[in-house]
Amino acid sequence: MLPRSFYLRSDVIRIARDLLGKYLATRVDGRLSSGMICETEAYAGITDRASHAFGGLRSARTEIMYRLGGTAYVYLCYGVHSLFNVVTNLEGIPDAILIRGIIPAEGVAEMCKRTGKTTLDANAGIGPGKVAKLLGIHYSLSGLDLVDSVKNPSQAIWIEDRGIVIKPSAILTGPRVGVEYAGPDSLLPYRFRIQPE
DNA sequence: CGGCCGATCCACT
DNA sequence: GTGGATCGGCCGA
Repeated sequence: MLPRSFYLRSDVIRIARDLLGKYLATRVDGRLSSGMICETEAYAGITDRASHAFGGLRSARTEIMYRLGGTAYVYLCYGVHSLFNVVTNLEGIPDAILIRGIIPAEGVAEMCKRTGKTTLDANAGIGPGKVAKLLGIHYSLSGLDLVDSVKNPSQAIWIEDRGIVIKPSAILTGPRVGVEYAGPDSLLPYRFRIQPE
């Protein structure tokens, strides 16, 4: 399991790149499922117009973003999709990373059940709404701690390092998706993904 | 308290 | 390529 120190670092861009190749895992309803993270987006605290915490906004929802690095921030998008984010940096600094894509690993049968499909195609885990759907992550899980099981009953969500190293040359970088409203910040190269084969 | 809209996905054409 | 689903968060009155 990734240690607290991984998440407490101050460079959210660096952490977003480092998360590529790590394994996001859940145990929901007693069922283990996991996938290798292949796409992420960084959201840089109160100065990033694309961030929910832009301008230092605090609300019942965004309060989670101000917690200690290693906290799960999950919110509802378009009234339909739960999107899973990892909070990073020190307590009080609302940096976060959206997990946009996984390659399914363990629990494929369970993932099929959750999505109502018989098989998973190559794009089954690409898209942030699909990540949460496959892994059984619901926005009610927002605030769980990815490191300290005392704050994460039955350790429902965590991230593992299985020793996979992604070469920098295999990482594609570009602007974030769906943040046109963020003006100049919509152009920031804060999206990272492993080059597909 | 009302209204607008979003870090999306899928079915359908 | 397009539009509908679907609802909580946030803002302005």
